[in-house]
Amino acid sequence: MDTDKVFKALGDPTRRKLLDLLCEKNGQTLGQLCENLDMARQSATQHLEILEAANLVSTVKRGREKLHFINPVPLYEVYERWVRKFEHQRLSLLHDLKKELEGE
Amino acid sequence: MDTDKVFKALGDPTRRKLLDLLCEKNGQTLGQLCENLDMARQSATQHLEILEAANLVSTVKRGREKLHFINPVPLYEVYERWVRKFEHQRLSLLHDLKKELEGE
DNA sequence: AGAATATGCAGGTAAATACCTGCATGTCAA
DNA sequence: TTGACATGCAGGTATTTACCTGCATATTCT
Repeated sequence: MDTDKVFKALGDPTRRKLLDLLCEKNGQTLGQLCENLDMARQSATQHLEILEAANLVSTVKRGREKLHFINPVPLYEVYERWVRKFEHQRLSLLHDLKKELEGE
Repeated sequence: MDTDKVFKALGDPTRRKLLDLLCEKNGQTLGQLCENLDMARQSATQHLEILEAANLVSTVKRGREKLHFINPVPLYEVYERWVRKFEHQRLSLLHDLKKELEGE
């Protein structure tokens, strides 16, 4: 997994909305997704390309249409490998802060 | 929580490294963090400001030093409110794909 | 075949971003 | 108090990014 591509892809609100839309209904065409976006089709295409490069979206051509499918695996991996390790810190934060203010 | 600020903050490798550094040792000064970064101090300061604006880092001044503390709560909230809802999709992805290819 | 439809390709621009340098301020310690 | 040290402030620049328009290609339907 390319962690940087995944985080960068998630760093844009339009792309997060696209994932939301695909979560509601998987396998939508470019045109369907554009109807919910308030921007030119080309802009949406570029966002979808970034999501695809991050492996967050997979596509299949069916005739003249292009179907988009969400792939939540990278999201799960981000959580597993990256978010979880910070969780244990949560409880000790106030303790660390207190210790530091007291001059350690 | 400002979801956009959190995701944007996480979208840069330098800022993720800063969080990693703070995860290893909480409460580091600006100078300490800079030693691990290979960029000018000012650049690191700007990254830390972004992390602070996203509430991923809190700071305390101690004399002439500025101590930085990681705050993993936003990360946990991102997972809870945003990543989890995609998890159930994981298992049904192949099924949806198959259905679509068969013309639904 | 010809028209309508869905998407791809090729630039072009304005704003955001990630860097930097130079100087100022505040704090500690001899 | 004065020199060393840690950080803050104010721009300046080059790259990246997010958008656009115009035209081309491929597929479907009549």
